[in-house]
Amino acid sequence: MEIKFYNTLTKTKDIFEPIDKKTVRIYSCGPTVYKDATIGNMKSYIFMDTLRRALRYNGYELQHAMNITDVGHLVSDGDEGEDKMLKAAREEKKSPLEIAAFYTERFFKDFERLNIDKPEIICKATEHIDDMLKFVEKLMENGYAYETSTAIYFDVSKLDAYGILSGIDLRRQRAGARVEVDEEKKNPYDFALWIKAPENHIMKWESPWGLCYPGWHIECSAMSNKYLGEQFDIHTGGIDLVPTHHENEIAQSKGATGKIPARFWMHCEFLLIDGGKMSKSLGNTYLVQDIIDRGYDPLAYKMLCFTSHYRNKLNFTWEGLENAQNSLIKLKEGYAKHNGGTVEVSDSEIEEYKNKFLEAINDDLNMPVAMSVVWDIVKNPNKSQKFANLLLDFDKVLGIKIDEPIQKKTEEIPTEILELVEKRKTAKANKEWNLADEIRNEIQEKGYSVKDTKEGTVIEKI
RNA sequence: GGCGACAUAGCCAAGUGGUAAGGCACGAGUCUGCAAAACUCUGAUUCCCCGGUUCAAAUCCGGGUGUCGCCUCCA
Repeated sequence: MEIKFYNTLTKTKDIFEPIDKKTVRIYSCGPTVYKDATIGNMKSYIFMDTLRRALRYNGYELQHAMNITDVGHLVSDGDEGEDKMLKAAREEKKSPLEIAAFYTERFFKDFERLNIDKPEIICKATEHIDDMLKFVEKLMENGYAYETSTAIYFDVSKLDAYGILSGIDLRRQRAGARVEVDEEKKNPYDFALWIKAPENHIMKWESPWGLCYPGWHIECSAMSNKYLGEQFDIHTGGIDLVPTHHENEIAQSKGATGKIPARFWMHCEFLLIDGGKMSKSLGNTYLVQDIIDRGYDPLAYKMLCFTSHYRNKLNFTWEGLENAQNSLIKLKEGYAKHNGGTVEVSDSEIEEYKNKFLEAINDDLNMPVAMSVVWDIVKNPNKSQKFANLLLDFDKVLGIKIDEPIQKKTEEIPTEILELVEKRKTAKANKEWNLADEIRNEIQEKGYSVKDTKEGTVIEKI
């Protein structure tokens, strides 16, 4: 079936076909590992994961690289300011490598909790310094770079079209409106490829221009080129990367190879919190851990993401997460009801559902529509093993562990409570309803809910 | 100052010219000693406002209003 993805480069939904018929080559901009990733960051990786899964569901193999930025990403604007890694290292009194290792591990732990598949290739910037240096030298040779007293800069005026992705027009931008003008730069939009390290800089490497460290953008160009070739299929990232980072990546690759590195550029929109930006000052930079601490399954967050399209902003509220968690529980219960079902369902009906689902995901990953197909099956009154199998098949794309119970924080029920439950059970058996209700109230006052289900009494912490 | 996105029921939201998907919550009923659970049913004559184009607009155009974002580190 035809696959269509929205391409930031063309601003339209284009038919997707990989360069290599069998394998899709993808590059994703990964994290700068100087602090914990937020649920906002994770929205973008959930999108990346869904993209991977959808392509595999369509029968493609993947060659997917994601970088770990552990050097070169500066705190401040305009190629100045401190390296984020160094700042964090100083603040936490650790070495940059320790910081990187610590936050990288935590980053991938969140991947596990959200059931996000790791890309095949994980590449760290610090382990590819040579590749970056070669890339810079190549740009120098090709005449796209020049040296100043502080750095090697990319000369954007050498390109015929800088700003192709974000649609900015350099002539209409006011230089120095925000960033102080560096008198040595030839053009305001020139950006640093390779930065001369100050005396006391910790991370620096030998090069023809002395001890230096790489600029932020060069790592992605060098590593994608190394692992995926001069041109690959899809480049992904957050929407914020469009105007600078990805624009500069394109510039670098065009300068080095003459090609735009990826044919498709796919960007995930931001997550809003209560209708506004996630920011430290508002205290709403939530982590996956915060979701867990409030008693939710991380996969409920994934469900929440599936209610909207990846190219639209999603408004996160705790009420919304509560809703998503409820729907996740119902979805899993719905699967369980089909599992072991004996009603005969025709193969054509299964085929029809599958086609609808495939149509949705192949239409630029339209998960809200895909989910409506899932619900249609879940709510089908004919309980059939075939439906259960189909849902499990869809879960290859969803990755919500539809066949497993939700991951709630399980806590030991205190013996005091268990004794009360037993007492209530006896009272019920003797039809002493008032006593039974009193005991239930007592249990609830102590913070536990009592539910009599078909399978017996269920006690949960409220 | 420049650029852009969005505005659909209580909440999360699909839908880009053909007469409002889906989920959650709420409400009603069945069931149960009661409650919960489960099952069933139910919700926008209408898509921020005002004009326009059209046989037909939530969808296109113009003008408002509002919210958010980017241009500076950000996924």
